[in-house]
Amino acid sequence: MATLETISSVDTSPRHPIRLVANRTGLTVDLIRAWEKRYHVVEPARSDTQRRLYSDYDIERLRLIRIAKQNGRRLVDVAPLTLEALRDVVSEDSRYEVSQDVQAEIYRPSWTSPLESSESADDIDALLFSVQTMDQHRFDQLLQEGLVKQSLPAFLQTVIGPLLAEIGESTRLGKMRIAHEHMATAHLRTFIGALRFRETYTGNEPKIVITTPTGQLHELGALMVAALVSVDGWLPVYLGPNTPADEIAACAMQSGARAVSLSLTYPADDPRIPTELTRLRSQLESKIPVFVGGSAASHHHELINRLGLLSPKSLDDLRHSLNMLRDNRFQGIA
Amino acid sequence: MATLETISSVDTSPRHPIRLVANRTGLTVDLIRAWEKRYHVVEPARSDTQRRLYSDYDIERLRLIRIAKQNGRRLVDVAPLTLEALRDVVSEDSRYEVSQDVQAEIYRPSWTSPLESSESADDIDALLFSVQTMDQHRFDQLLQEGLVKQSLPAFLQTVIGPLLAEIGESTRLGKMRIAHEHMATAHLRTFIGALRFRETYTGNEPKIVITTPTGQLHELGALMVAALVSVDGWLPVYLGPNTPADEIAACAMQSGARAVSLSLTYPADDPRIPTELTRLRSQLESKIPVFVGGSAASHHHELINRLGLLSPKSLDDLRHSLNMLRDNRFQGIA
DNA sequence: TTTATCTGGACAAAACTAGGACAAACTTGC
DNA sequence: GCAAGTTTGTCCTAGTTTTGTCCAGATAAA
Repeated sequence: MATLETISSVDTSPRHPIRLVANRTGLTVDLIRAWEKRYHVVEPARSDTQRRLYSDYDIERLRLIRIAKQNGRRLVDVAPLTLEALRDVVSEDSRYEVSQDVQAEIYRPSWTSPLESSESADDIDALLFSVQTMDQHRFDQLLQEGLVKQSLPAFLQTVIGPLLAEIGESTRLGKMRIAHEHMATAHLRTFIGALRFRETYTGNEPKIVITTPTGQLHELGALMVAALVSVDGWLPVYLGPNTPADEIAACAMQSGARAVSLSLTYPADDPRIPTELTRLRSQLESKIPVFVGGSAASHHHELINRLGLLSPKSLDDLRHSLNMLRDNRFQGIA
Repeated sequence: MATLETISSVDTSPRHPIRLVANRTGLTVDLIRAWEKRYHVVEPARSDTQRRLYSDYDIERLRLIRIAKQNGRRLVDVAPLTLEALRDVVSEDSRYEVSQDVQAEIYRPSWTSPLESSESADDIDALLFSVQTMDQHRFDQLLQEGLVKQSLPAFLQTVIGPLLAEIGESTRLGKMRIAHEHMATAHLRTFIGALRFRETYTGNEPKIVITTPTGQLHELGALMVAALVSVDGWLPVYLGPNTPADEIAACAMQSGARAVSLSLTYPADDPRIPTELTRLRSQLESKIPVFVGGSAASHHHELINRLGLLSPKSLDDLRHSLNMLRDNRFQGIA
């Protein structure tokens, strides 16, 4: 059975009082009630004394509806939409949006990411097949569909990550041509790049510089990190691949970033990596943590420890550390 | 003839309120109504309370009419045209848009109010400023706004091209940091990549393989070509940068492409270029033309001639040749 | 007690509609 | 080259719909 939970991946258990919902969405308490009264925008559960109790799902819907309204949508039109439909609408609008003054807000996206499904394997197979037949249109279509089925973090971890690994492996073994790998990589670059949830931009987000060091030409890992952290209320300062240490440090200073994240994939044993990492650490204020991830990070385990860099074990681990840092509860231990 | 297929590729079901249409097209609400009142430019459906409800089809028409107006067309003339006719008109005009700044007095009487060259220059300055202040949000916003003002081909040639050149130059002279260049490049990669989603797909388009050869790591030129040709009804098979000649050839065969386009920028004198171009030409059926463009193409003028490759002088030149090829009127001379 | 939330309704601001006025820019005729 | 006519963007008024805010009295929570 396709329950709401499995589809939406946003918690539907009711817990939050209306005040908290107002704070997180930037709406007023009155307005939330008015919307409910007039259009049944959300129908929260009630406590045994009639207090409204909202779920994360409700909050996410309200957040999106607020954005849709800013984009010129009418409440009548968006009120009955499901969370997924709303995401589509908002994402479509933001692609065309010219400019709209976004005022300062004080909410945080609060979705959590469960993950499940053995059907991810099917999805990956289908994607691989479309790559091998060079069916770009199908490839893009499958990516879009996959994203609707789960939350972005879950999608990146259960589909995109494994897909990249599989394509890399297939190419290495000669089962797939380099041309196929190139096509898939180029499309994924476009797809993940377009994921940035710009609509949540308030100007108050803590910033994080994301890139790969000199010699590392593969940017998809870094780009995934950028898409991921923007979900948690960070503003990625994304520099693409192959950035010298001096430049990373300078950029972090100028932008006032609170953290730096590097992605290492290939070549794993590039001799420039130790030099670059050392330079970066020495030029950066010590209170700014440097996260080093990617498949090649483990090759530099000792160096990373010696320099006091952080090496999260998974994307979830990274998100967790960043959430702590954002809320000033960061201990510096990974 | 405007067949059902071509029309139906844009959704005609009415759902967008006028405010959203104004946001997307860059027109004012008043103006949209005035156009309707005077020339029935669009006749949107109405809600049961008389609110206008526009379809995607309507929006696309308004967007095109706005561009046509900017190119000097009169509203009276373009108002009754179908979507297809409008596309033709705009596509036709965009060929002259670029040069008309210089020759405005000669070719066009004073009744044109095209984009002044100074306006494009202002746009570029604003973009450069946002890069130097590392204001990513502003950068994206300016790109979006710029695209609404003119057609895609004109935008690529009057804004994106010069912007890239300016950024490259500034970085070389030390006026701008490498980090700034990286940020701008990464965002442009995302922006241009996302442009292709706007196009419609029928499955009948002729294909063209687009990439850069081994050693050429800069993909923006190639990506611009991909965005550009999709406007003219080609389906780009985009492989990203740095693709070996063997792979390009294999890809062209498997996908059944009718043409190949390469972009050369930096390094201009890479010794691998002659080898790669020669290999590519020899492995490819001779009826498949290979276009070589980009700022470094001129360094290999002699080689290109010797191998029988084509070197269009501008993006317009390339478009023209491809249109000929698509319509089977191609002579093989450039 | 004090503060927060509930319901139902009132009220006002904002957005939209129709019709028309007007000035600036452009075109045409002389 | 000037005057008369057209085209076109913007603005105004007045009436309607949609939307945001506020209030009063009651109940619950801290």
